[in-house]
Amino acid sequence: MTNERKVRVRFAPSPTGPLHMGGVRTALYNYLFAKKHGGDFILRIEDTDTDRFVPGAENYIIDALKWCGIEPNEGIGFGDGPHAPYRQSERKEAGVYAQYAKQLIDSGNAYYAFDTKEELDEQRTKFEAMKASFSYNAITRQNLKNSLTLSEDEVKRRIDAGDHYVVRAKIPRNEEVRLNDLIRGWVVVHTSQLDDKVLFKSDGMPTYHLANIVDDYTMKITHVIRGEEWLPSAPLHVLLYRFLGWEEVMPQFSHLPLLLRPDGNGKLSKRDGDRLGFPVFPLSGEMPDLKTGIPEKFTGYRESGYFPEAFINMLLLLGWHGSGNQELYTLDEMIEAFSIDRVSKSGAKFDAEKTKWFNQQYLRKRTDAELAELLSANLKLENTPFLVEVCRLMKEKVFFVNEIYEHGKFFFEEPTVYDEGVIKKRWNADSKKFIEAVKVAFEKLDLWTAIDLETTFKATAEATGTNPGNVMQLFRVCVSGAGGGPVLFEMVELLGKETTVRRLTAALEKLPA
RNA sequence: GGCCCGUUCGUCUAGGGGUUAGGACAGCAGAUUUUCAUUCUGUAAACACGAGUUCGAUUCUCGUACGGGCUACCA
Repeated sequence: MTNERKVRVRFAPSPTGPLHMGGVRTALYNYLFAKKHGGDFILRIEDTDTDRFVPGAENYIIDALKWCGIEPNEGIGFGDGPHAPYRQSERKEAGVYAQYAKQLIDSGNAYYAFDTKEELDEQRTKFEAMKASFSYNAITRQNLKNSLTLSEDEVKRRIDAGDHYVVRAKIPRNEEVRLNDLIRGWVVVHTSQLDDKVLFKSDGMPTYHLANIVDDYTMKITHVIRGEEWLPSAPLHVLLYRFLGWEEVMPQFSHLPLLLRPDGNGKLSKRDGDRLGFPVFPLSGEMPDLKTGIPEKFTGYRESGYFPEAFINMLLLLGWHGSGNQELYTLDEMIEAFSIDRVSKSGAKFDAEKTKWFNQQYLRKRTDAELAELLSANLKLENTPFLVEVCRLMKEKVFFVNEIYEHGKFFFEEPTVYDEGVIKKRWNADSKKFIEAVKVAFEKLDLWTAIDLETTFKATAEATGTNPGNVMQLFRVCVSGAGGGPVLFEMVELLGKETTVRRLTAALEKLPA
């Protein structure tokens, strides 16, 4: 029985461009499913379309999975396993597919077709004129050039003469194909809705449909977890398993809902990221565009400052949810909690805001020292105890590691501009006098701790008859230039006496009375 | 157009024949930090519509609407 076999799943992307976050989610679900059931997760590269091959795409896929911590047990880039090669172009070279195409033809489930692209286009326009759409199927194939209509001799002659031909599946005329999708339940399609899909192209390459079935069979795949865009062709795949006599070991199908764009309609695409200002890809990079061949840059989550844990946690919850209210999962917790039947059926609109929130959650889990180390590596800053302290004060205020520096620049540089809104609202002869008084009081201070600073600050306020609430933010601006920031007196303590006094002097000089 | 899949707060979703329909993000309002970008509390916000089954339907069935996918010698 199939359920006694060791669970084996695969992620099988095509190297046609950078791996999109939806693809990463598919890989993640496959990975989680495999680990949950003590099975294997395989990476297979489906590069049967030589025209759409994009150099660098394969490495990108590998790097992206590594960054996410989604590591296959077998496959390209992760040490080949017992079923090598894992690249379909190489499997074709090894003759993996031809024998099965032959088997299908011999058993009467496939046939040679000699129609040229032009002839088929002609058919399409002809049908269109009659407000119908052309489909190469049980009806139309009787009037087209194939081994079903041509004589045996003619077929042989054409093949021997080197005529271009394809192999097409011979879809039965009047049957119901059913498949039990683990996410959607029974899906029933009538064969009259299917067409005689090309299994082998005239360039000698198998198409996705054949390669996919053959590889899943030979690689002993037990569960196919892939995007919803494959659901319409799943019945064809079921038929192929049957034709090949592999029904017993046919994998169980699960078709994942798509990732949708945050606004408007349609599935999430590269353009949406550019337009709406969030990454659609895990890693930044540059790759030639599929159509134009012109190199195009794209940004990734990694370079945008996201932790891989936050990225995959966000992806996990875009289409899957546990039975409780838990939202933050470690990888181990994901594996433990994951189950395919809790994947939702409907497409999920991507939410960039929530993604930021996830990153914030993971940032807060890091220690001050860890953050300092990341920050110093990212921005080539010297990792000092001072930097660790800055991280301690800033971590509650930011979403991204680099923001610790960006929003806390005043820890490292003298302010050059002062928050205009605050100055406009608070700066006047009285408040200026107060800042002067604070400066004098602070200069006299021996103990420079947050508590002493606060006490002194308040005492000064009282002495000058000032409401502390009215001048605190002003004081902050004088010291840092910014209207917001970490807890005020801890910030001043960290800045130190010399710096603080110097900055107060500078502010007093620069700001108009 | 045809076929397939789907539809719970703005978004991601929990739930499920009888519930005050729960959580999170984003809103909004208060508190607190005598400042603020943290935190806390509160609040508003949803079962697409119409039939049917039923004592009762958001939950089951059917239809409609809407959304999505597919409809290549692409995957």
